[in-house]
Amino acid sequence: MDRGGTARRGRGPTDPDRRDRIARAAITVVARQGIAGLTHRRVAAEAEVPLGSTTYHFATLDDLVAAALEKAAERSVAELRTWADALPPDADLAEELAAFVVRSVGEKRADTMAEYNLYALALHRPQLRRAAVAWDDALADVLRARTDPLTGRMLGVLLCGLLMQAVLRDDPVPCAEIEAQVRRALEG
Amino acid sequence: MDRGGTARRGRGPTDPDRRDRIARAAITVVARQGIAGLTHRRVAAEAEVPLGSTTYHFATLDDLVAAALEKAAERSVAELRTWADALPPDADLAEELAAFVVRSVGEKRADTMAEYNLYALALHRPQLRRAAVAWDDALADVLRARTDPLTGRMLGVLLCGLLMQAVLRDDPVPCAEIEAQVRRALEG
DNA sequence: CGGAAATGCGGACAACCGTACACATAATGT
DNA sequence: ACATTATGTGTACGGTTGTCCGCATTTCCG
Repeated sequence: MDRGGTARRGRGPTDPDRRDRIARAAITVVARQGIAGLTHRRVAAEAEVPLGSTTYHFATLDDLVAAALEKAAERSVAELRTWADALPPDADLAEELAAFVVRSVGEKRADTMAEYNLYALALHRPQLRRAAVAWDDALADVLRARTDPLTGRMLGVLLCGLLMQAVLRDDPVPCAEIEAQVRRALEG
Repeated sequence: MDRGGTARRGRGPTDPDRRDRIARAAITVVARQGIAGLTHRRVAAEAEVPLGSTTYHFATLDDLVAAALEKAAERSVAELRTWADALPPDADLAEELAAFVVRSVGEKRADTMAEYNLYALALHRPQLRRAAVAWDDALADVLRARTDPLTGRMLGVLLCGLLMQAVLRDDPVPCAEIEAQVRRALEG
């Protein structure tokens, strides 16, 4: 009767996080195939659920990308918050933030790419704008907590540009360069 | 026999800028419908050429988006260069650059949105990466001419983030905020 | 002038996609 | 215990798309 390796009861009306799993699968699909590859069928395959299941939880494809965007934003903000919380009070912010960027473009490159793919989708979908703007604001807010409002917003903007430009370069941007830019943004 | 208002001979193997016209039409389509709306058929309609014509000049759709991205980058760089050339030598760079941003998200909003849509496409298409990186470098180069290498690159990054975040907000970002951020990037 | 090459044109086809629907099954409330 | 509801599943359909192909027309060049 059981199906996966784990003891998840799996089928029937009990699979409480199925909706979430589908949304996460959508992010994975975007990370691997890009926006063009985001289809009900591929997400269903990635999440290991039948096609009908994705159309049940997300009536339209727009609903699905909206959920994916929100979840990606949530993840991204959580990551930055974790970084901020783990920061010793006397840390060199420029250095640490540069390290954060390097990590986002290095090990976490796939995630970052997926995030910006979804983010860019909001350009032409009014229903997604709200989530995208909230994303920006949340990042700025985390950064503001360590500095001041203007600096927080500026760091958010700079982070956006840095990640975007760095993630689509094949050869890595030197860490010192990033640190220098961040430092200048910090020296108000 | 003639067709448009101008004296272009129009049909037959003579329509020298048809390829360009199709590429420009592609940008227009993206500006209006977003990436999802970029299809051979819609571009053909926008360019007022038959479907077969787009598939002749751009065998695959990837070729078409590549051409569109390159043309968009070319346009964007040309615009910044024009701005730079028209700048009086004693101008306040922060103020002028802020005005440039405001214009890009104001009157030119549609163009800017199309540009970032195409730019983001490069995230998952290796063939487009080169063009996107060249775009970034060209912008940084124009800005460097007025400052120094590091500042030029930083302004390029900041511009990218500013435009991106501002263009998907419904209510405009205050010009003073933009100017303040640019000014801080300039004060090395 | 005449053939070769380039360009333009319309139609066709196979593949894929979003969505809807009908039915099955487990949970829930009374 | 049973009816109602929420969730899961398979399948089908209409529409759109990318791409290809055959043929027409114009230019080019010797």
